[in-house]
Amino acid sequence: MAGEQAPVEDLNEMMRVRREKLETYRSMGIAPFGHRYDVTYHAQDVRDEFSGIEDEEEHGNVRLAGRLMAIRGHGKASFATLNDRTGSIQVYFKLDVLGEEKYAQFRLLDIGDIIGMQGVVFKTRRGELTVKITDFELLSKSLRPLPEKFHGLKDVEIRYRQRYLDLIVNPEVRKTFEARNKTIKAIRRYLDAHDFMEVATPVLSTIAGGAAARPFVTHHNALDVDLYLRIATELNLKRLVVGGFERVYEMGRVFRNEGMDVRHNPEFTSVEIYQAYGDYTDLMDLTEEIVRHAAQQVLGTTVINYQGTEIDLGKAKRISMNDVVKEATGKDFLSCRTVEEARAMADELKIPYEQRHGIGGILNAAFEAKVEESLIQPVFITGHPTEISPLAKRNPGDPRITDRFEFFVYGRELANGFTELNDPIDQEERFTEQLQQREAGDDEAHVMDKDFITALEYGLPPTGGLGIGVDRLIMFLTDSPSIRDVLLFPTMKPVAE
RNA sequence: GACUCACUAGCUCAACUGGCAGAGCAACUGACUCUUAAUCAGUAGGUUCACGGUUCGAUUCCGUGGUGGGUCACCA
Repeated sequence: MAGEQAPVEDLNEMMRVRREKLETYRSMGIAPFGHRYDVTYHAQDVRDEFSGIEDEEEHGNVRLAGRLMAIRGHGKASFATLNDRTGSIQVYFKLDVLGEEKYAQFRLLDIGDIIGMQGVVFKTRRGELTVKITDFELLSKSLRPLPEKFHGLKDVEIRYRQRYLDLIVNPEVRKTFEARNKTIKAIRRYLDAHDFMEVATPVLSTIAGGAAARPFVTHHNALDVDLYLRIATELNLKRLVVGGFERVYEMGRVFRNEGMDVRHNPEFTSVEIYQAYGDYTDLMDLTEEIVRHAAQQVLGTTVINYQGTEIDLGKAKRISMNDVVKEATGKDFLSCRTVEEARAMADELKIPYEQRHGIGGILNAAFEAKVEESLIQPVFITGHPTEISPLAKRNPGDPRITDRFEFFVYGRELANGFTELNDPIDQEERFTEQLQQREAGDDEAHVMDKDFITALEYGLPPTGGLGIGVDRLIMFLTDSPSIRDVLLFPTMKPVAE
């Protein structure tokens, strides 16, 4: 489709015309692909500085550069719209001002061309702040027609595959990615201000641990070994806490070889944070503060409207998984003494479970089936079963559950954290259990990481850890229905040749 | 992976139970020195996603494939 090199004779009418104009410029001695241009003002600068001017008096002398988005011709005078990174501004080309030769050059311009121009600022009779152009320069000829100005570009396939077009013609898309940038900056600034050190750990490794997920596999030729793309940053970050970096975080891409839908992309951005001498309650506080801070920085409020539902990110309830399941179903799974009892409860509620599930696994299945999607307002679910939490420390009062939380908003997991398991003997047993799960057919069970055990044997201080799904947070802050709307280049199947 | 919906001009969309594929914007020609979805007159632009089938005739019906959206499954 668009994007491939087409021989000139195959081009459609509009592209042929543009190439002809390009040759016309060349024959006039004008390079259709120019060089640097000294920009002194952006569209927004003009608005900021001159919006107070009255009448049609001319003010200032400004040099702007950007893309021509519309041309409204009137014979010997024409208005046009120029877009730059700050927005758009109306510009005015006038034969009297530019002279015959320059005005003729203007008439060869197309929508989409990139122009440098200088002029004076005035207000039209209708009150529109406008730059009267005294001179201009073609900086880049655009050889393809842009999508329509009024309806924009709607075809989601083209929007994702050719994001540059989406960004040119759909201003709200630019806003979304500006909000993404603000969110990421807000998270960084908050953590930096609280003495967390940002680190970078390997994306490529021989063991993909720290989460339950299938990894992508690749091969290193020189070493002749298979390497995995990381599925989490967890284990390396905890190694760094062992090493004495008491507060570390990493914001970066992780990769999971799984299905795709509105909430999942094969590569996504997480931020994982570890705080020595803290526990999961500290990390719940931190989660709230980070989310609140990001919302304030991006939106100026913690109250969002997501897909028509008002949600206050500023306050979250806290309730244990077993209690919330009990509220929803009347069943107290943790009162079960045997798996058989738990299975009977699940059967009664018509909740499906696997044979390999213990009481904890069945409790989790009940939570997912009966509770999860109803958690619209922010809530921390705590006390996850040890069985499904192989890296979390056991609750001192009940070894069947852990000191863990998941943060839910709009029925979706936004963050996950716990008091880190720092007992190497318990950790080794948990990994061994995971291996058994793997042998029992769960190909997403955690893998054994012996060096991680070794690190724990040297001593990991009591530590709280947290992971936030950054893309999902941005979805909430930008009211985006799909994760693809907050990824500049979402994963797409290639177009068949 | 399963189900389902969609794919028509550069873009946004029409085309009844199968009967010559159309509009707006964009483009081109002309008019127009304050328009802003500028306006007015005219012109051109199509492998209707691809391949096969049914039919006198297929954008329309059937099959296979492709890509995309949604739901589910899987999964954080």
